[in-house]
Amino acid sequence: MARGDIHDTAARKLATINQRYSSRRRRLVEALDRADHPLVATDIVAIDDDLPQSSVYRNLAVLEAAGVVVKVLTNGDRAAFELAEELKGHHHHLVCVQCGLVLDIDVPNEVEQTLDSGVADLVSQAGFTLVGHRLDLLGRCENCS
Amino acid sequence: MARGDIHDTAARKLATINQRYSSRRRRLVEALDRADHPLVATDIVAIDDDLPQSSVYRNLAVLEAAGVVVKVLTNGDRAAFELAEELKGHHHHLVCVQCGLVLDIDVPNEVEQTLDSGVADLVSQAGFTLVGHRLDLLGRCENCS
DNA sequence: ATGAGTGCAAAGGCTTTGCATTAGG
DNA sequence: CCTAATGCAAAGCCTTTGCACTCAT
Repeated sequence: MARGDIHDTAARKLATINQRYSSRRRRLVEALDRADHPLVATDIVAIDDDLPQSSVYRNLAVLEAAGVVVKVLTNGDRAAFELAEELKGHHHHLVCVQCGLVLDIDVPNEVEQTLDSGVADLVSQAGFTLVGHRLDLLGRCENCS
Repeated sequence: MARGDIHDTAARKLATINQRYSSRRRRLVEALDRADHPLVATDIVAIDDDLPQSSVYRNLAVLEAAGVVVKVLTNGDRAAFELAEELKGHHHHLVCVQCGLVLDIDVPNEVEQTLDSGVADLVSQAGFTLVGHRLDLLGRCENCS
């Protein structure tokens, strides 16, 4: 997705729940867009000194409710966030099970398709409507091998 | 895996890091084994009145370090745990994106295999040694549809 | 003007820890 | 006996909130 469209999409998604795309929210989206891995609240405070903690936490919650960002699982105890698929594109994570390092990674379309079509029946049998999937590849990074 | 083996495996994994399989730890493993979905610390305290909070948190951490249990991502803010693959078997989660309901689910072997073989090259190119994967199917449950 | 958004500081709540006690080998 | 494990209560730390102020419409 083109850089400019990210902000248009964020603004549109926020508007859906009657929220504005304020300067603080734009700064959060920009920080997340620049990173190539999920960030925790304190990361963002460290990156952008002009964003108070309360603003980061409060707006991250708003952005999550609007579907602009999503929470991801990390090894640590703090919640990490990244831009939602619609803004960042579909991708997965390569996680080091030892040190917790997380990298964004794309997998072949063939794998994505096999995955979605291979589980469709199971999901509907369970009474669920499939929305998407979340795949983390677990391994040991170069430093931890 | 047979029920009895779960405890043998847990004891062995704990021994690896010089920890005993105490009565409290066994009770935690039993509580997680009975559940068909991940549990948060307070769930366990509620289930087993004789386990003090500090014991639950402290031993969950020990069991995680020993690889007996793993932390999973939930919609909420509290950490949820389940038995590790070696004890519970390989499986995935079907997660309701709206209410946070999590169900354990098995996917066809064909899907598992396509997945692992399809990403092997990518992972090694990134300098990682593949250990496994974590797949969550996202959807909307019957009640939330 | 009027409600949304923001900052600061204080409160909240899940989780972790210090310390004395108990239990397992 | 001796160290690991446990309980209780207090402390920690990430996150959330109350309240007054500012900004956008």
